[in-house]
This record gives sequence, structure tokens and C-alpha cells, in this order.
Amino acid sequence: MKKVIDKINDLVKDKFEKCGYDRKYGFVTVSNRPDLCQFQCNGALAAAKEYKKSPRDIANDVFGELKDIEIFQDISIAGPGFININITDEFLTNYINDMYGDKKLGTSENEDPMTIMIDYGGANVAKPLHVGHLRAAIIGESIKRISRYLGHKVIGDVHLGDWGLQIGMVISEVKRRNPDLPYFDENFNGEYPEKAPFTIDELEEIYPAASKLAKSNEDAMKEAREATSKLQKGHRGYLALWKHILNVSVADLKKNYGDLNVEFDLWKGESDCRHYLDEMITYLKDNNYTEESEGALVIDVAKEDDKQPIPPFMVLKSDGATLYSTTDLATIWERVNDYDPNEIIYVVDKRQGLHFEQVFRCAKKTKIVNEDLKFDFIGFGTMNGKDGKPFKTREGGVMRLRDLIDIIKDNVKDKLRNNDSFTAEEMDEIARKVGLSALKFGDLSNQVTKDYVFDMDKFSSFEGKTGPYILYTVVRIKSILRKVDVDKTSNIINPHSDIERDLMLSLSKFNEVVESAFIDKAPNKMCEYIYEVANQFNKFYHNNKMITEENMEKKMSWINLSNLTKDVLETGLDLLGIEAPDRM
RNA sequence: GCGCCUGUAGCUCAGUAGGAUAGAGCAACGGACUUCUAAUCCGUGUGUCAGGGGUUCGAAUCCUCUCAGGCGCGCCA
Repeated sequence: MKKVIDKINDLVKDKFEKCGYDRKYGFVTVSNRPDLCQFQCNGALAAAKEYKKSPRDIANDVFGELKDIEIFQDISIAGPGFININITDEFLTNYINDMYGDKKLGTSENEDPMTIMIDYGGANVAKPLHVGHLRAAIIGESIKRISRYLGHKVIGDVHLGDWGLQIGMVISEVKRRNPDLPYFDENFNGEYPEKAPFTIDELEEIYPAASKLAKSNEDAMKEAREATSKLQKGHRGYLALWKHILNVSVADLKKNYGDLNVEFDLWKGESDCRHYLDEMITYLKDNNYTEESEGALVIDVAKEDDKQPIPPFMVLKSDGATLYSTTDLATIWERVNDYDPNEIIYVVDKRQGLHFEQVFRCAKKTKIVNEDLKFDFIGFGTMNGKDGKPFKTREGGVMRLRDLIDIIKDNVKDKLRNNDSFTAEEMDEIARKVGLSALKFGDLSNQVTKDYVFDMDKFSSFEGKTGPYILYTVVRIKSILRKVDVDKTSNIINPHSDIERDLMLSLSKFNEVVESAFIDKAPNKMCEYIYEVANQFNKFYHNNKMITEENMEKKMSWINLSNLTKDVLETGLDLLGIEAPDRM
């Protein structure tokens, strides 16, 4: 469906053109002075310079053409040349009815869908998820859902860290503890055990211990490097052990991401590109992209107009081993080969910006990707505590994600109204949903690139611009809908009050907001929007008693309007990765 | 040292093709419940948009300098 704003834009642009001005000056936006009008066009002011006429005169020219357009209720020129527009209730109501009857609530599926890959996990094998992974997961999930809603083919990849030094650390630590395991017996030719020699809990203890040791002990670090190198070269026992690490970890990670309602289409990792490494490195060498520098194999990616010196892209370390830049590049090679995407989006901590700039430049320079493949780096900011410093546990450690979820769930549980009609299980499920809404809405309502303060009490509050407030609004609507029979075939009729009209206007912006959130990769726009809708609905709710309304036509119209509001809110929430309960 | 990002109300944050009087939420105070879930709604106040200079009819928004904070700058990811 065509957006309300687009219809108005087309009309006004046509008239600008008809009057001899460039179409672009007919640009209409939602009014920033809702007290004066619903929509505004500031083009006359902008056009004044080009046509050397007073903006007021230009506005008057166009006004002559605009004043008889049917869908405009009233239109006027204000101040230096603003054109203020209100649309008719008929036009608005028609649109709302069309939207109500449309599964996609007025958004049009993209005619020319893109294949978009989103890389947004970044979890490391053998390490528990912690708060640092939270933002990537929920921002990436939201961008994935928004893109998909608009009809694009979207592939979300967790891109596990499963091939780097941390694996070598774990392997060498396991060896220190259990040197007799067959994985370390160079003469072992039999089948390796099917059962992993550790549980997830043990694994999560092994890694930090190994990491700590390697930092202080040079020999341990050397062993870890050697183990990494051996693994990467295909050591049979190490590969078998590595698969255990992977399996045990992935099972746990799936559960944890699942608890967050974050779902990946691909559970690939850095290791998956290993089959392409030789081929790629040969390609890079054969085409003379590489050079040797300080013992390492590098590719120069500096450009003349760089404001700062860009270090060369590193293909192989001086010991011949690959590193993250190599696997990131090879992963692109693999993705182009397997999925041929139009765009690859990286949702990663913004501190990795320079690294990815190098990777992108290298991929383009070496023609591993076409010029028209779009790389998008979405670097998110740090989640800070109330002290403005990176969020930590009370003891100063890194907080695990599952602990954070439990804490916020408990926090919400305390605030939920006691209701005997809920069983303990229902209560728990409600607390989970409300808690997640608090966490996600609190995060996503901030601009992605900025650092933000994680304030548990603020996010989990049931008042104000929070997830729980929006869920409450949805629950409220569901409660009404349970009490009446909804007849979706009866129409929503013209608004009976300013408040009702404002609600309809807000609802009519839905498709526009989805698109704008997609273009800017900005879930916070969706947060802002659903808050506005929830707020408008609550005003409406307060002013009109629907169930006791005696005029049936009016009553059904209101019920349907509420039902549409619910759809818009739930869809908006879903695009943020948030679910609403039926009752709370 | 070089580079990137950030600085908006007491607090947490929105606000880009440059536009009218810079907006929300929280906190504070006052009001509205024989409820369709008051977990709501209504009302009241709040600003050198870090600072200086510039471009423009018009700047939180564009340019420039200064200050403050955060981050990054080849063999970790």
C-alpha cells in the first residue's frame, strides 16, 4: 500500500511542478507543529533562492492549485511560506480501513528484494555469553526482522569465534589436566570417544583458567599457540577434541540465544571458512596483492586521502598462522560463494571499526567482492553502569547474560501485581516476557552507535517510555477484545474526537516508520513509534467507554480500531524481538 | 602524536534533504477510579542545544577552532 505521506507528497510535488518549480520542493513531512496542522511543506522557502522569488509568493502560486484537492481538509500558508496541510477524515479513515484489512498493515513487500546477510552473534565457543554479546544479539535480531518484514531475503549468521587462540588455550589446558586422553596420543589410530570429556560448566571454567594462565605464563601461551596452529593444520586428535568443544558450546549457546528470542539462520563460525583459506591465499598471492612486511604477509589497503595512516591488512602472521583478519576475509569469500548477497551487515562493537574498514577495503581491492556489494558496519556503543563505566557485576567481574536475564526477571516479578488467577508457571512466563521487554526496549530505544546507561529500575518500570508500559497497553486491549465479539468486516468510521483522530494518524504512519527504521538501521525509531501509538491509545481508551457504548456502529468501529492498534503494537514489538503476554 | 565518536532540561535520552515556540520519559507538585486492568489519564515548571567564530533570510543540524569525556591506531578477537 502506498504510504499516506507518499500520496500527499505526490500531490504536492505535482502542483509544484505544474507551477514551474522543481518537484523536489514539494517535499511534505509530518508537521513539527501538530497544534497548527498534520503535515507541512517547507519547499517554498527552499525554492526561494533558486527562483529569486519571495517564499510567500511561491507558496501562494502553489496554494492556488492545492486548495481544491479533495483529500485536503484545509490548507493554509503560514509565516514566511510554510504550507500547512490537514487531510480529510474520509481519506484518513479509508486508509485506516485498508490498513486494517492488510496482513502487512500497509507496508509493501519490496519488488526488488535484496539478499542481506547479517553477522550479529560474535559469541565465542567455550566462553559463556556475557553482557557484551547482548547488544549485538538484540540489535542484529531487530534489524533482521525489520529487513525481512519488508520482503528482503535475510540470512542471520551467528559467526562463532571457534577457530582462534582461545581454542588453543582450551585444548592445551585440557591436555595439562588429562594428558592421557587419546586426543593427545600421536600414535592413536582408533575412533575417538563420542562423549565429550567435559560438560558445559567445566568448559566454562576451563577457558578462563587457561586464559589467565597464558597471560602470566609464557610457556602456557606458547603451548596455546602451538595447539592453535596444530588444530588449524588439521591435527586429527585436536580436531576431534575441537568438535567436542563446539558441540557442547553450541548446544548451550542455542539455549541462551533462544531464551532471548534470538534466532540465527546459520550457526557458522570462523572455522567454516578454513576450507577456502588455501584457495584464497593462493589467489591473493598469484594476483600480487600481497607483500611481505616484518615477516608477515600483508596487503596494503591505505588510500591517498586517508586522514590517518591505515595499517596494512594482515593475511598471515610471521609464524605463518592465520588470524581474525584472515578468517573475516575468507568468510566473505565463502559468503559470496555460497549466498551471493547484495549486502553484508556487521553488527559489532564499534571499537572494531578500523579492523572492518581494513577488511572491507581489502575485499574490494582484491576483487573478492564486486564493487556493488554493500558492506554495512553497524558499530554499537558500550552498555555502561550507572557510574558511566562499562557494566560489571557488583564484584567487578563481567556479568553473564543469563544472570542478567534472571536479575531483570526477578525485578519484574516483584513489581507484577499479585493475581491469584495465575499459576506459578504462568507467572514465570509473564515475568520472562515482561523482563525481556524491559531489557530489549531499554537497549533498543537508544541510538545504536552511542554508549548508554543500563538502569535496571528505569527499564523495568511499568511507567514511562518502557517495554512493560507498551506490553500493558497491549494486554489492556486484549482484555477488551476478550469481552466482545470482534466483527472484522464492519468498518472503522470517521473519528469522533481529536483524540481518536490523533490515534488514527499515528497508526497510519506505521509503514513509513518501518521503512525509515530499515533505511537507517535504527530500531530506536520503532521504539519511539510504538510508544507514541501506545500513548495515543491510552488517551483514547480513557476518553471512550467502548464496551458500554450503545451506538453499535460506533462501538464496533472503536473495537476494530483497538484491534488494529493491537496489531500495530504487536507487530512493532515483534520487529524489536519482543513478545507480549495475553495477560499480566 | 594521529584519527574516530560523543557533549541537548536536575537525571536518562529523542531530535539530519537547515525551517515556525528545541521535544519525550523520569524525578517534583496538583487533579481524575461504584475500572473496559488507575500498571492509566489530565494539568504545572524546566534549556548560554559544551564554548568561540563562520556560511545562511533562517543553524542543535553545515564549516572551522577551542574545551571536556570515551574509544581506536599490524602479528588478540
